[in-house]
Amino acid sequence: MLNNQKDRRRDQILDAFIDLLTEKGYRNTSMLGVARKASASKETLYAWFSNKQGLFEAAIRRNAETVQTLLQKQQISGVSTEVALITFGSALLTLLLGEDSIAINRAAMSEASTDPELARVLMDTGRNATLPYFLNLLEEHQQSGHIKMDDTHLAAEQYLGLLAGDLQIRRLLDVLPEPSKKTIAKRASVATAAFLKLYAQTNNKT
Amino acid sequence: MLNNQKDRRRDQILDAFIDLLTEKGYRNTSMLGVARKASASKETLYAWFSNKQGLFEAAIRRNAETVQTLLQKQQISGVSTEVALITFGSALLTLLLGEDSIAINRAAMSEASTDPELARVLMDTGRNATLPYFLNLLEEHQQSGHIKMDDTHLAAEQYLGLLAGDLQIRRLLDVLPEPSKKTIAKRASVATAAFLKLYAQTNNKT
DNA sequence: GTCAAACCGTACCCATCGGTACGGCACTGG
DNA sequence: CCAGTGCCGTACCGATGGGTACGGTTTGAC
Repeated sequence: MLNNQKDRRRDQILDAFIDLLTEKGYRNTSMLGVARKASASKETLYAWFSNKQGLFEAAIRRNAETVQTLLQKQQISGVSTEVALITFGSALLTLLLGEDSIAINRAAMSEASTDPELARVLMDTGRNATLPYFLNLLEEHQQSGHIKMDDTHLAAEQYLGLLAGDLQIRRLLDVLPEPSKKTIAKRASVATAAFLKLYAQTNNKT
Repeated sequence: MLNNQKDRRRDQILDAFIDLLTEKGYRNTSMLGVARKASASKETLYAWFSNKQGLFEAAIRRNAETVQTLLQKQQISGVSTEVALITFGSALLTLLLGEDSIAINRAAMSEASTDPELARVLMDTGRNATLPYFLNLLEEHQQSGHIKMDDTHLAAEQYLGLLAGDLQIRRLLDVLPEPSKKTIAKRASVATAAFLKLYAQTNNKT
C-alpha cells in the first residue's frame, strides 16, 4: 500500500471515529462500530492505534492540526485591530463550536476522571497552541498603537471570555445548535467592540 | 422509618453517588458501587430512583437547590454595584467550579449525545434558574443610576464571560485545580472592574 | 507471474454492568 | 411479644464491548 493511500485510509478511519463520537459519545462508540463504518477490521485499528485511547488521541491531534492550519490562514496582518479581532474571533468561534471539536471535548471530559492524558493532549494541542498565537497578535497591535494593555494575558482572556461566553458549555450540553456564520460574525463583532472599549488607545492621555 | 431519617438516607445515597461520579465519571460509576458506598442495596436504589438516570437526575436537582439557596443568601441589596457584583460573582464562581458541579456537568455532557433529558434538567435548574435572578440584580442597579445598559441580557452575558472565561472548561477537563477563595475573589474583582468600565454611568453625558 | 505482507471479516474470550429476584435480618406498630 | 414491612446483601441474567486470534482475500514488490 502506498503511503498516500495509507494516509487516506487513516483519515477515513478517523472520520468514522469522529462521526460515531458525535453521534453516540465516547463510551457508546465501539471499536467494532468504527471498523464497520470505515470498512476496516478491528485488527487494523489495534495495529495502527494500539487501543481505543490511541485512536482517540490520534483524532485529537488531527483535529488540532486542522484548527491551527485554519486559524493561521486568516488575514490578520496589515488590517485594523478591529478587523483583525473580528476575523480571528469568528474563525476561532467557528472551530470551537463546530461538531468535531465539541464531540472531542465532550469525550475528553467524560474520560477526564479516569484518563487525564487525553485531556492533557487536548489542552496542549488546542488552547495552549492557540493562545500564544493570539497573544502575539495582540502585542503587535499594541505596538502599532491602537490598543494599550497592561497585562496582555489578561486582555487575551477577557477577549476570549467576551467572545465565547458560555456558548461552548451550552454546545457541550447539546442545548444549543451550531451557530450560523452570521450569528458568529455578530458575536465576534460585539465582543470586539467591548474589548476595544476596554483597551482602545485614547488620545487624551499621555 | 421516619420521614426525616428517610431524607437523610436519601442524602447519603446521593452523596455516595456524587463522590463516585467525581472519582470515576458517570459510566464507571456502577449502581452496585453506589449501593456499597452508601451501605444500601441495589433494590433500594431502584425502588427510590427507578434507574441510573433517575438517580443522576435526583442528584442534579439536589445540587441545583443547594446552589440556588447559597446564591440567594448573598448580601447584594443595599450595597454598591461594585460590591454586589463582586459578591455575586465570587459566590457563583465558587459553585460553578466546585467539585460537585463539575462532576455533574461532566456527566451530563458525556451523556448528552444519548440522553438529552439530563442536560435539559441541568440547564433548567441551573443556568436558566440563575440568570433571571442576576438580570434582576443588574436592572435594580441600573435603576439606582450607577450603571447604564442598553441590553441587559447582553450585559449579563458579558459579565459572566469576563468572570468565568474558560475556567469551567479547564475544570471540566481536569487540567485546573479548584481555585482558592483568594483567587476567586481576585477574579470577581477584575471582572467587575472591566464590567464597570463598560457600563458605568458617566456624568459628562446626558 | 509469484510470493509475502497487509488487511478484512468474524468468531471468541473475559470482564463489567444495568436491572431483577430472593433469602434473611431489623425495626416498627400494635 | 408478634406480625409485617422495608431494607441489606448477594446471586443471577442478558447484553455489550475491549482486545486477540485466525482463515480467506487483496495488494504491492520484485
